[in-house]
Amino acid sequence: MPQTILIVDDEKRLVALVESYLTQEGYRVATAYNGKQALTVAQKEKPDLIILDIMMPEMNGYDFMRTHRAQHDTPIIMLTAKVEDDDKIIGLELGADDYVVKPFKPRELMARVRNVLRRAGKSEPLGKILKVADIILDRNSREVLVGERSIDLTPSEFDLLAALMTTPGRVFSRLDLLDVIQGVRYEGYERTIDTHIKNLRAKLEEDPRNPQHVETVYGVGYRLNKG
Amino acid sequence: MPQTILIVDDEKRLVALVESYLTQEGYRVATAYNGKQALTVAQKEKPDLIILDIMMPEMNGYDFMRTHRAQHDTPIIMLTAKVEDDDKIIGLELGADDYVVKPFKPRELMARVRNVLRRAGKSEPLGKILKVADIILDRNSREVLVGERSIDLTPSEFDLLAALMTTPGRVFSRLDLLDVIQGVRYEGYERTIDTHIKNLRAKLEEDPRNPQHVETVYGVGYRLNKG
DNA sequence: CAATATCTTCATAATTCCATGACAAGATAC
DNA sequence: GTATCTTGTCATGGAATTATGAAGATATTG
Repeated sequence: MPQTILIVDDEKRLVALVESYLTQEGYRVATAYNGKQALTVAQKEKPDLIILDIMMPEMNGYDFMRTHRAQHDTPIIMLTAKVEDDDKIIGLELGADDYVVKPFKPRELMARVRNVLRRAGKSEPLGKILKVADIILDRNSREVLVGERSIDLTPSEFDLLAALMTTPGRVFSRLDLLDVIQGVRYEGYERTIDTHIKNLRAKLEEDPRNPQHVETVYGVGYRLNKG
Repeated sequence: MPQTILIVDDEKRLVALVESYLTQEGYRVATAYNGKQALTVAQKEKPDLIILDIMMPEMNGYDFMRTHRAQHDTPIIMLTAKVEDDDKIIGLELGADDYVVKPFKPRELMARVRNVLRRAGKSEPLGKILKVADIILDRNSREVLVGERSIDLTPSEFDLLAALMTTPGRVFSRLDLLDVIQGVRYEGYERTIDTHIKNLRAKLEEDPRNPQHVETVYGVGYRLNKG
């Protein structure tokens, strides 16, 4: 039975991104957009872990945590804005198990989720091994095989490829992909993706000038060929 | 048949952690969250050893021990909060076989468990011998061979290597590894791992500047090469 | 208690990676 | 074919991460 994780944040775009990541990793996901709603959802879903934003309308993260903790000992990871170290201290004193500073890269949050769940003694779902065409990507060992050949990717390249491989054939816009490697934020230069794609192709493709795996969809973005 | 160890503590997270360690070492584990519950479980499971917290709701550790000892002579290791030496004295007078002060490192508790079981004349489970590439690590004698050469590791280095060897190829984050050598604590400094890795490499690798066994995975952590 | 070994932390050097912008090359629409 | 928009490529400064050495703190041993 998959473990359930509750995400509580008023930024829906962020919730959606995190949800898709957690789902990919094999968790069941519940969502709430403020503390009050979160109490209801937590009651019903009995999550194994809660990812909690501090700043929220209606009822903020601290209030939620106090109330929730009165009756449960669900592990909590706090999302804090990048200000001072104060939040860290307050958060941990209040009983959070870990915290992540916004904006965060999805990969970082995933690492903390695994860590907290493992510490809490919950069995960790083994990250899936993705296979598309002759590409094999192992999220645990972070190894990538193309045919017989093992290739060495940087963190951004790995994350991009992993994202593309979760839904081969689907077109990802540059903004989609930017979220993947930089986290959800409102600046960010779309062209950065082009460069990463170029570097990824250089390592992945037989003939980088004629990419067989990572295709360009003119005017839209990139997609991975199902093969 | 594996030996059974009963853990009694109201901190569920701690119980889970210790359980995972004991399981890993090959013991069977039973758990209880207060003294009253522990009596029932002990009755049914006939544990070979009991790890017992003193401060607990419902029925505390002292009361449990008095009651239990009236009918059994199961060895007991006490968990005491870090206060005075009083607990130690009281605990040992009451018949505990050993005690560990919280917060403790998992490795320390494991050592005491082995010790107490050995003293009690119970045979110790054979720690596995791990082999990866040309590295052989013996958990019983705590010896490590690299090819023909025997190397001398500090406790932390040994534990790190052992952890890496349990799943060669997998990337361990610094937080993962920090748990291994420090147990669960929040103040741990991730960079400490870098230093241990450096020292480990100095002993393990032919050319520490070009590590063949312990690889760095940029932005993520370290992994042991299956090779 | 002293001596020794180990662990943690810190400062700094070395390395790797990333974002950006400029320009070239390619695609599309007309 | 040309104008225009989009994508590919490359170089570079700077950001982020890791390696290393040393010193102080802590633990262990005799």
